[in-house]
Amino acid sequence: MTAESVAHARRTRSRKGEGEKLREEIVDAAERLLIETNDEEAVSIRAVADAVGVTPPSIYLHFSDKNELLFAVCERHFARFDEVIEQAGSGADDPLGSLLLRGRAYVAFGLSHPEHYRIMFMRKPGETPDGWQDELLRRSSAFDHHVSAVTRVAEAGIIEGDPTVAAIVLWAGVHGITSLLISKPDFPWPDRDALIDAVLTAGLRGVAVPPTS
Amino acid sequence: MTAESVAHARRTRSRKGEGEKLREEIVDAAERLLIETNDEEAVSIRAVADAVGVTPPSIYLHFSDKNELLFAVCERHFARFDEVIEQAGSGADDPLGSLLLRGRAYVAFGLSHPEHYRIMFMRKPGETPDGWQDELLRRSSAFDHHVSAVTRVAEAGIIEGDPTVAAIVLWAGVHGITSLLISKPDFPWPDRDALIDAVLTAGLRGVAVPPTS
DNA sequence: GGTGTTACCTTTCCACCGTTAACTTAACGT
DNA sequence: ACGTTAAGTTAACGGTGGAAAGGTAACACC
Repeated sequence: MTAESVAHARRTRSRKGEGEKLREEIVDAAERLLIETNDEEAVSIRAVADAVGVTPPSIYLHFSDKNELLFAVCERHFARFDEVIEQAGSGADDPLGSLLLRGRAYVAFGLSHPEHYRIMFMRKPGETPDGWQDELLRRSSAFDHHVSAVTRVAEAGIIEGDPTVAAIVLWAGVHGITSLLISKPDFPWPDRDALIDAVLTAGLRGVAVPPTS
Repeated sequence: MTAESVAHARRTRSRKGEGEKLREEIVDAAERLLIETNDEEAVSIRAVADAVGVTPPSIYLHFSDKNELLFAVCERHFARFDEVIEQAGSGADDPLGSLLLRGRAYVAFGLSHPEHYRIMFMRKPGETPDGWQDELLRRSSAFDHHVSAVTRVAEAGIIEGDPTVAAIVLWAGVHGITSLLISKPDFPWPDRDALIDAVLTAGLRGVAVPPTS
């Protein structure tokens, strides 16, 4: 009799076979909430339920717990993450330049969706639902795409050693700077873009073939 | 009348001037809990209070909120972090070798105290108490020590560009691999030690002076 | 067109959390 | 002995994720 009536219209019940509709609406609402608030904590079961116009327990008809919901949101995001990077990488003809562009896109995308990035890459393993642990990285083929991009550089004879290891080394660098900038925004960083580029070029030079000496 | 009686003896009240005693006991208990459970969530105000033998609100006589308590715990840890790295760095005569040892020590320390590392470096900025944001990095002089170590290498003519930027680039690498290994322990990583070394050597080579070309 | 079945959703509840306000109790100076 | 004050407690608020059990609307069928 108070605010509830004013708030969100109570959703009309789905038809018999269309139970999955609610699932999508839930993910949509959760994604919206996550983007708007940029705060994982604000995406509570109750808040999502309210945004959808449904009661909290209904969410558990489609997700076994809160983490599954959050990762369902991030699954979409991860697919876009992959797309964005792939597309950025196509902006250069040479494999090395492509890899550089990919790195820049990675950091930029992470920084522009920090809360998503945090959930995807900075979470406790225990809070990751079963099967999502590395599945998130494999299901979307983002990691494979990255290894491929590095392998293309290796095939040009520019990289020494195992391309997979080189790929992870580069990943560590971009993830490192991305997560640090997200977690410590008030740290007295030098110029952001220059710093990111320094990380990228250092990474590439680090895995490249050593000088003839 | 159930488990409470069995549990922890109710602490004897402190003398008049010794209110600070409780503060230490609280930090001790919180630290113990954090280490034993390796789960930040398990370090609840109530759990800490119970471990100390005191009621939850008493904690607020010494810490304005939960985060301040957690960061008080990590302040100690951070000091040890710095010590361990400094000591590791003294194990080599040449600046470059010293830096490598420092990096190895960083990753090893982070991996052996993952929950501390998470709180110190992987948290939301909003969850960091006022004045701790970069204060944690500055109060302990860990960051300065790192920059100094890099500067020593730079003075040997091995590093090009701003030593501070180079230091951050190296930090990004070690932090990247540390946090990834913490967050995604089930990912099919290649051999851990080899990977860590690959990151370290790549980082060093990345910030080193380029070949004469 | 009533009737049973089943998918969809709600009501109600629990145990826990961080935090605050108001109160008690023990130690001290006088 | 007494007032003051530091050091705690009791009780409560509003929030959380989650489980158990019940209601209700949509459909298939006779």
